[in-house]
Amino acid sequence: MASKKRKPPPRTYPAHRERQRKRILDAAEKLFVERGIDRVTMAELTAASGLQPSTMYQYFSKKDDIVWAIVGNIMARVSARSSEADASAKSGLDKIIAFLEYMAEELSNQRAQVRFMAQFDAMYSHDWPVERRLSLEAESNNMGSEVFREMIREGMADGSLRSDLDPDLTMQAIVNAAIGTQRRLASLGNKVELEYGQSIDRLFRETIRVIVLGLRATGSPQNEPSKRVKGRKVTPARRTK
Amino acid sequence: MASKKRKPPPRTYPAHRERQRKRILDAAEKLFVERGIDRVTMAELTAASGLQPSTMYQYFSKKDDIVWAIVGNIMARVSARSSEADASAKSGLDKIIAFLEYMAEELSNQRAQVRFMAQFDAMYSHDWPVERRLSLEAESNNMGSEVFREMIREGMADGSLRSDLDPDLTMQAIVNAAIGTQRRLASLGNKVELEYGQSIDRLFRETIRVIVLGLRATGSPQNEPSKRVKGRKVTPARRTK
Amino acid sequence: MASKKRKPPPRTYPAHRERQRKRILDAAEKLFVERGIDRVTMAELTAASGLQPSTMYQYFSKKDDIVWAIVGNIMARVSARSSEADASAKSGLDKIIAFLEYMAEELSNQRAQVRFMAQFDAMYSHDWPVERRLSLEAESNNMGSEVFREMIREGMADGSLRSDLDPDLTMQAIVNAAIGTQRRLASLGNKVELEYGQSIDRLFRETIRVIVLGLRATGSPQNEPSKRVKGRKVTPARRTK
Amino acid sequence: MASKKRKPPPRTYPAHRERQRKRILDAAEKLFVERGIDRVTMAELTAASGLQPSTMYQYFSKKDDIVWAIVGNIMARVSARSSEADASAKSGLDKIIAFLEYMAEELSNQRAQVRFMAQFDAMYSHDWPVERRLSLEAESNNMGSEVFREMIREGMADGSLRSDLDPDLTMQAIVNAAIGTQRRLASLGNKVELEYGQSIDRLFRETIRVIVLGLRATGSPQNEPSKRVKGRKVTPARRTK
DNA sequence: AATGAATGAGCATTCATTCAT
DNA sequence: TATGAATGAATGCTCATTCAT
Repeated sequence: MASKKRKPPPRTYPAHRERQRKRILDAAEKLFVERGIDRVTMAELTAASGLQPSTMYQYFSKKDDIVWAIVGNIMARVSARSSEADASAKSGLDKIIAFLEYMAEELSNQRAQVRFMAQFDAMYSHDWPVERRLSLEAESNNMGSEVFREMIREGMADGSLRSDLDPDLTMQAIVNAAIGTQRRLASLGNKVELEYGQSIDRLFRETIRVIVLGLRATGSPQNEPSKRVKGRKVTPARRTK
Repeated sequence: MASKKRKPPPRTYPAHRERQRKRILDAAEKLFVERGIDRVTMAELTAASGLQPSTMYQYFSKKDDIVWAIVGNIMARVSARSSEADASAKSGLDKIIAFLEYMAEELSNQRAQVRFMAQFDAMYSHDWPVERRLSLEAESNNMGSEVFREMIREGMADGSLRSDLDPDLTMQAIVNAAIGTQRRLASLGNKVELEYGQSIDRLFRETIRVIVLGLRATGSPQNEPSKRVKGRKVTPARRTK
Repeated sequence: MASKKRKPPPRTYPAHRERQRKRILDAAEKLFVERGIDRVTMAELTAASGLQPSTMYQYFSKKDDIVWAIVGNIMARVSARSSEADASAKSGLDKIIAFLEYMAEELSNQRAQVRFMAQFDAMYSHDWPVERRLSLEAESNNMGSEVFREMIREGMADGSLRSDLDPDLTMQAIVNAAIGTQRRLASLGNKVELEYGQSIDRLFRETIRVIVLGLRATGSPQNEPSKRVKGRKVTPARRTK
Repeated sequence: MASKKRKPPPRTYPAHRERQRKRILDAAEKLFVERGIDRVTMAELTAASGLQPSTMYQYFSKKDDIVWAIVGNIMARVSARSSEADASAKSGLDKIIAFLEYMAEELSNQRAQVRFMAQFDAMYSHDWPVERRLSLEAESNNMGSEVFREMIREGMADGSLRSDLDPDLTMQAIVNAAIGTQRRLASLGNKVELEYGQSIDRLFRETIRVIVLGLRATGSPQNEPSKRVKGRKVTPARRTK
């Protein structure tokens, strides 16, 4: 779209440009997450990047562009990591469990990032054109619907999932539920523990445990999602008779 | 210092005042939901209420106060309605189902309201003091944790729920998951259907179906959550032969 | 303080009206002096008076009117007190000394009041019509120019003042100098002592001492102004003779 | 984090910036003097400077900062000029006279400036930290206490001043009296002449004449302060027999 | 006489963005 | 490529005052 002709090549320095861009996005992501997307001003963004406002505008012509670029980065990161996740899984159910556990880890280790996405959805999804969102997803999302739907089909085929599921519908319902749960916990942050006395991680893992139980074929073997909290196994909080 | 006048007759016009207050809050809720909390200016708020800015400030001295008042109203409404919900339910599981179905209806009928709460959590929960939030909940929430925990205990006792649950933990996990799912769907709004080709209602009901299946005792009778969409029973979308 | 009236009789009550008026003026004077005339809002004034804003406007229809009323009160008080001052003095010089010492006492005992007048002059004298000021002075000032000019004439006649004075000019110069000095000291307040390490009272008394020396006939007897500080005589801080 | 760029060349446009700053301060000083510091709005300030409000805030981030900058400028100007004043004076008394006459000229020629300082003291000296004031004075005041105290010592040594003075105390008393008198006259402005029928200049010169007479050693020669009004010698208003 | 309610005009300040160099 | 300077359009909020009861 942007024809890159201006003057033949006015000897540009793409490496430096890329470095600056990254610098801006890193600073911005940090600030957005710390204080909320709308609460951060361009002036703060430039200060944090060590640039001048006017220089900033040479890289991003609108604040929104920065936000979208960050969203893109996060999505790319997530999808890159999540596609590694299910490598070792065998059954469809195992794959789903692997995916959900990946989300649990993300919630623990990339809380700020999750929180950012929560804000993004809450604040912008209504205003900004679907296409932009979709094109972002298309760009970065090899794990997306396709892959996940496949997991469900696979699970139904190999008998690890209950047979009365509608692959499309269930896939989307579960993904949405997991994301919604994850983001809500990230949004509330410390408030969760203050309010409920449970750690974020425990709550999320209990949620996926229930979901997995709900998906599993009745006679399916006991491969529950693990109960690791922040990396270490925990003794089961409840007596499985 | 200011004379301790006992307000001989508290000769205010409380009815009128209350009417104005409501006028403001209604207009504000509408705008907040339409355009996002932070995107609405005080000027728009006053214009929409048909008042002057200065008059507005006689009722709410800060924008935040309006936001919190709306949050309070919504919570009160929700808790009032939700406490009617489980009247007829018998088993613990039935009660939980009734509660989750109430949330499904809320998502359908009060989408804007749910979306508002989603924004509120995403944007403000970090910044505002827990106490304020907690006191609001205390004020309006008779359904809160207590009631819900009780449902789980009851369900475990009457055999409708699996016995390996930790009432506290599960209760909070489920409530959070349901709220997170509900709010995410409300936030995405039409985008959901554009993006996934599934209605919001169907997705949410599928989610609670899976959750309930995950909670249910293995031999528990087939009382699934209904598959009504927007009030009418739907023919099961899936009979996987 | 808090009027414990219920409903005495229904007719008009000039006594009550006068009491309310005083209440307002007292509160206002306090606030004006504490924080500066322009820095006090009508809302604060009404709060401090224990009245409603609208009630306030039944007594004073403009903020300015309150200010002028206070100025009037102060002038009346000052002139009442100052006319007692010179009762016992014999020579013209003695009378002048008595007058200046009266100002020293006023500076010590009514500092806030003096400060208020300083503000008034600095801020309002340019904007408000001379006539208003003059009429105020006429109302309350029996000591004014006339009296003071007379003192100088008397002093020249009885040999206590140097003979090369122009009564009109000198009178006004001295009065103005004394007032200017007094008000500046009151304005600076504690700052004076912090900055110069001298008490306000000492500085003012030294000033009038020099002035009186400047007025005195060369051979005039040693009736200097006293060196009392806050009421008690002090041993002369400097080598006389 | 913010790159420690050494500002390769401090490539600002300092000349232009300084010009703008001056433009703002000049306009502000004029307005403050004309209408009173608190009566001038930022909007008026910007309009008078020919700038946009937003541009203004790039130079001064608070109204207070403008006020203090003006105070600083005035003090610097005064101290620069006043240090030239006493160049030719021989005796200590002569130096004092030179200083007081300098103040008389300032009152005539820089009335607005004096009036501004009067307002500043009356309105702000209570609220603003002494340190700020002191640091300003330290910055600009080579004539300050030190110099003046020296004059008095010198005058006592050379016999031009009466011997019964306390250098510290007298110095401060006289300086304060002169400033107080000067500022009061400037504050009242035209009102002085309307009210008293004497020109400001005449009143101030009469004041310093009396003060000088009060300081002078009894046998000291007749070097009174001159009776020039606005630069021209005036015939003595009174016949010194 | 007292006061709850309303308000117009204004206020200091902010901010995303553009422009000239 | 970088940036100092400029700015139009808001923004949240205040205040003296009036009106109807």
